[in-house]
Amino acid sequence: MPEMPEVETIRRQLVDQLVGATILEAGSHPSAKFVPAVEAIDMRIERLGRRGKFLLVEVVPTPDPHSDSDDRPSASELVIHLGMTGKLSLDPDPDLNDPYLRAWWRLDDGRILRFDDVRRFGRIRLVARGDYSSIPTLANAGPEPFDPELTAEVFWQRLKTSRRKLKTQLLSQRPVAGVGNIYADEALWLAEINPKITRLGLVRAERLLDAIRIVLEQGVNNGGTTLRDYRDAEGGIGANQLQLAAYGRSGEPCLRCNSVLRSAMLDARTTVWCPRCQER
DNA sequence: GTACGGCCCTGTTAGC
DNA sequence: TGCTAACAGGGCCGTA
Repeated sequence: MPEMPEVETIRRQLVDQLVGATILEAGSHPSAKFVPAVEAIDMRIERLGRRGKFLLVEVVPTPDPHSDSDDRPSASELVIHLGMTGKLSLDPDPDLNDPYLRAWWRLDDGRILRFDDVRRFGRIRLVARGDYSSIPTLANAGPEPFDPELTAEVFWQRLKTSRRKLKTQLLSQRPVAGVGNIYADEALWLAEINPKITRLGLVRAERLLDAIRIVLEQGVNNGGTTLRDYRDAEGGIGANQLQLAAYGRSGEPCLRCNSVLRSAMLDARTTVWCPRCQER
């Protein structure tokens, strides 16, 4: 389940290989989630960015040799969300009949950028650069976690706009972008804050923001968290699953106080916390 | 604005 | 051994 550290790992692995390449051909699974992949044919990749869990592939149409117009073509963005089981990789000779291949783009050097996604929770859109109005989560996403303008005060103010449960807010991407179920549980555990509270003061907000940055940075440094499906762009697995203190450890002792970790469904997501050091 | 349920998806695992 | 049900969950939508 790729969250910010996993998507960033993939972005870093692909950026130098993709920027400057032109997409000559593309194909997709018939689902509307993936069909927009083919809209990027005859476009050159200018940038590979990321917002939260979304990969942003900035593309521009290749110049028409028969046109004498000097107008600079407008840029678009191929917005890719990996969902639960999405994988992006470069393959020199893929089997296009692979049952889990959902989209592919043939580049001008012959290689193919492939998007595999067993459970089809991923999605692809082509939008005008910066226009995310058709992607609500992206349009409403909060600042990047390491954006220096995201101060504790800003984070606190963003949390104060809602009275939903704290973890629900984190998963909404609105207070800060890129946090999913795993890193939310880890950050709340590290900050010693109960996931179900509906309001918190500036001091605890600051502690939570610090914890989010620590667990995300650790995730990036470890190349992501591989529980089952996640693979990076080179097919490798992450190492962060060895560092988890809360996620997936329900029933096991808290690494801080030795109490038995609890779990419950919150927003249809499994949530694990320590009933003692994350007391409400 | 919020809570909640349901949908999309399929491999894995537990239980019988 | 083989079958069935439960489970995993990000984003989005409809309803109350």
